[in-house]
Amino acid sequence: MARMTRQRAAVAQVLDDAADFRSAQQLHERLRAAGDGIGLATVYRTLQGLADGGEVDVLRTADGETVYRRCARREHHHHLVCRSCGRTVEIDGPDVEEWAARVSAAQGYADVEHTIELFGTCGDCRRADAAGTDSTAP
Amino acid sequence: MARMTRQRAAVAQVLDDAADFRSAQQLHERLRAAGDGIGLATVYRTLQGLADGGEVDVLRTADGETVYRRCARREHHHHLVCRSCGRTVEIDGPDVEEWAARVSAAQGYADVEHTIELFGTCGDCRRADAAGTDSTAP
DNA sequence: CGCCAGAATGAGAATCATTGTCAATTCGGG
DNA sequence: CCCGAATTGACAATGATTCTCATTCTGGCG
Ligand SMILES: [Zn+2]
Ligand SMILES: [Zn+2]
Ligand SMILES: [Zn+2]
Ligand SMILES: [Zn+2]
Repeated sequence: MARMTRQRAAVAQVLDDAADFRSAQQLHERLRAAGDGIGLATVYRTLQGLADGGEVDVLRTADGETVYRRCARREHHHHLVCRSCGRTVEIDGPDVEEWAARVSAAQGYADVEHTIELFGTCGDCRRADAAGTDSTAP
Repeated sequence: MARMTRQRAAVAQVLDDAADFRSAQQLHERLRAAGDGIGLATVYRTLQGLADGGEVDVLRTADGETVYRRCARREHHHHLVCRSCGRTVEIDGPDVEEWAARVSAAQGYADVEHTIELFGTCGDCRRADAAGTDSTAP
């Protein structure tokens, strides 16, 4: 079980090439564009497998799309994502982990997992915006 | 604009009655069961309106459903939710807020919002589980 | 009170990401 | 090389949410 097929290798490859979170459909498009014949269902299945194995990180965008990313570290961490261009930074917070554990225990909850993601506007996008809407421009 | 209609009052009412996060469809069922004739689309629209106005909190469950809850406090806070029975506790963490702001600034991101939710198993559900699967039972 | 413009409603169609189906294809151990 | 099990993919199906638009209300005004 768990064979290595042309399709799985291709999905792993586009994931490695992409710096930021991408949806299954975006990855599918790229694969088709790159000439790799691959079915959309296969992309979904492969991504789920990778996610289950902790090979990729998953998160849901504001508009309900599920996006995937191959992160540099496999250890537990979180993300700071630009809501405009998608630029993603991996972050951690020992204090936050500790806080989550503490408050969970205090309330008598066990097996607690947490979802912590930050969404903002990165420096580049902010500058671009300022230039575009700057009324002092010629 | 923003009229008070029978339907909106009804939605506000079921929200007040419900202690935990509920989906639009669950709320719709309850309303129909209670005899309030109301369309599903109206429930969705009303909930969105309430969410936009900060009257209710919204979050997305693991299986992709959007759920709503009228929380006790309108100020910013987070939730600790039992993934089995839905029991919800409102929590806050000044340290976490500070951490989010600090790391965002450090990375040059602005207008940063965060999603922080904890999911676990509450004490009652844990006890119930233990009783049910206890091999020492008669 | 009664009227009316515009807001709101609701039944059903439409959207759209994701999942299921199942026959045909492809790995890979022996 | 060979066969069975794993995998693939075109397409249908699902299911939550949104859209449409004709009809029904709400609330302010005369
Ligand atoms: Zn950006
Ligand atoms: Zn964490
Ligand atoms: Zn519980
Ligand atoms: Zn917060």
